[in-house]
Amino acid sequence: MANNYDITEYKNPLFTVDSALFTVKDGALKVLMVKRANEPFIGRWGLPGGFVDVDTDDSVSMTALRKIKEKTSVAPQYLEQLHTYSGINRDPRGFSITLVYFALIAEAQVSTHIETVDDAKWIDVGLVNELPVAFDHKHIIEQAKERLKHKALYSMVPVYCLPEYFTVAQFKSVIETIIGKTVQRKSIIRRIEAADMFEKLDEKVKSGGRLAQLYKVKAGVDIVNFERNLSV
Amino acid sequence: MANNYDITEYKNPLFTVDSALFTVKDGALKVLMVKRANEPFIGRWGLPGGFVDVDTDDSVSMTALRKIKEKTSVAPQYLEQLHTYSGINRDPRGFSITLVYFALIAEAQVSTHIETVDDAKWIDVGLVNELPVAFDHKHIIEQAKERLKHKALYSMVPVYCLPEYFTVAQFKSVIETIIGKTVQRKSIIRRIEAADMFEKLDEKVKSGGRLAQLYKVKAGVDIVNFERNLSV
DNA sequence: ATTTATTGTGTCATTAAGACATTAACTTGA
DNA sequence: TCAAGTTAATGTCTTAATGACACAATAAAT
Repeated sequence: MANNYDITEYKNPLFTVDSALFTVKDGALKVLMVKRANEPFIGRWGLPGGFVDVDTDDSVSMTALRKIKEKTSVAPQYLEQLHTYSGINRDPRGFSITLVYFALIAEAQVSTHIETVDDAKWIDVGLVNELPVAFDHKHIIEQAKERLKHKALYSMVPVYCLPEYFTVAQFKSVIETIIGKTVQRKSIIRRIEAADMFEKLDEKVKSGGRLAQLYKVKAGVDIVNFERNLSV
Repeated sequence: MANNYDITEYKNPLFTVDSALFTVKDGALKVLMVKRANEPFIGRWGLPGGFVDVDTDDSVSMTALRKIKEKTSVAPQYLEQLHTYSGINRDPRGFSITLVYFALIAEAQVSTHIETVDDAKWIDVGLVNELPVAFDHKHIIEQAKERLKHKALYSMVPVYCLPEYFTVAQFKSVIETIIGKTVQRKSIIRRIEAADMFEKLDEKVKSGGRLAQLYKVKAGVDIVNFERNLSV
């Protein structure tokens, strides 16, 4: 910390909190983007976010949650810090700092809400390049996507793109969509059992063949990380 | 980003950049701490850091580097973002945000400089609890240490605690100090070869027995991450 | 009943790490 | 000089988790 602090001595940089909220929908990885209603970059698409409100936000994660809820009406199932981006050139108003969160949600939780507004949309991560995007958010989305890909190889985080009850096939499909490769169904099953963070329901669902076992995340468990990656 | 930005509308939170700079010295993991010369927490020990100077710092990583150089006279060999800590209670001056960097350096690079000043010291991470520490820096150091431990299991980052030329035994020793367990010498050698980020020198050094091969990091290479962790 | 699709299980192969024996090269001291 | 001790480097067998894939179980469709 500073040894000679005088508030008037420093030009305070702009500090904002943004979120890269992902889901898997229609077999594709999507990121939530909002159409900017104000300068700078009015009319362009960017990540949901904004300024910290020190009167209501206990910490910056609450800022992220608050801004996500404004656009989706619900809290995401998973939220972690991604990275802080800063510089003199990324915002025309001057030196700016953005702390970006990385978040996941099940598409079903927000689909109806998103469909009723026209300033927030799920954008296929492969099509972000074809949009007019604000700030350095293209670059940020790219890095967030890479983080998600890596996490899918050694952790169970992709489960947070799934509804409360899910099957092995659904889990496998979400992982494959995220990493862009096929994985062995057997590997998913082994990890589900080894992680000890899921429970089998007494219920099964139709699948076109044999009935599929339903799983859910056990209450109160943390994400399990494995000692090695799935091969790619 | 905010849809209705008005600079006067927001109380700007305090934003600082701190660094947890580690090294391995005398067989123990050490973190650089500085004695605070100003309020708040004057006289207590904290991480090196301070406010962004938007006139000189191109980005917040430059703030971290600048503050580290002020205390050590040199730039660290490794620097990455750790986490951002924030809240209404962590600084008596009000809502504050600290972006913390995680850094590594070879002890030999800074030993003479550190020994000549008395406001900066290498503190054994096991003894941080016995010092009067400012802010939430105890907690931050704990998390930074955990990050380093994890990274040591799947990456070659501990090499940045070593001098330019080093032996397998030195590398092994640094890793063992960081993770607090012994590892197989063979495992280190296998990873050195597989990583393809080191080169053997034509030189060997005395070791008490057979001469030891010297290695150095190849110019311009990035840190290699492995697909699986060393077992603990 | 037969075919087809999907789920779930069994098992062998592959890969990278752990364990540890063996060989190599250097130092020290009788 | 040579044997004993020390550390470095290599060889190789074991272990653990994943990949690959065959096969069995179960439901729907015809």
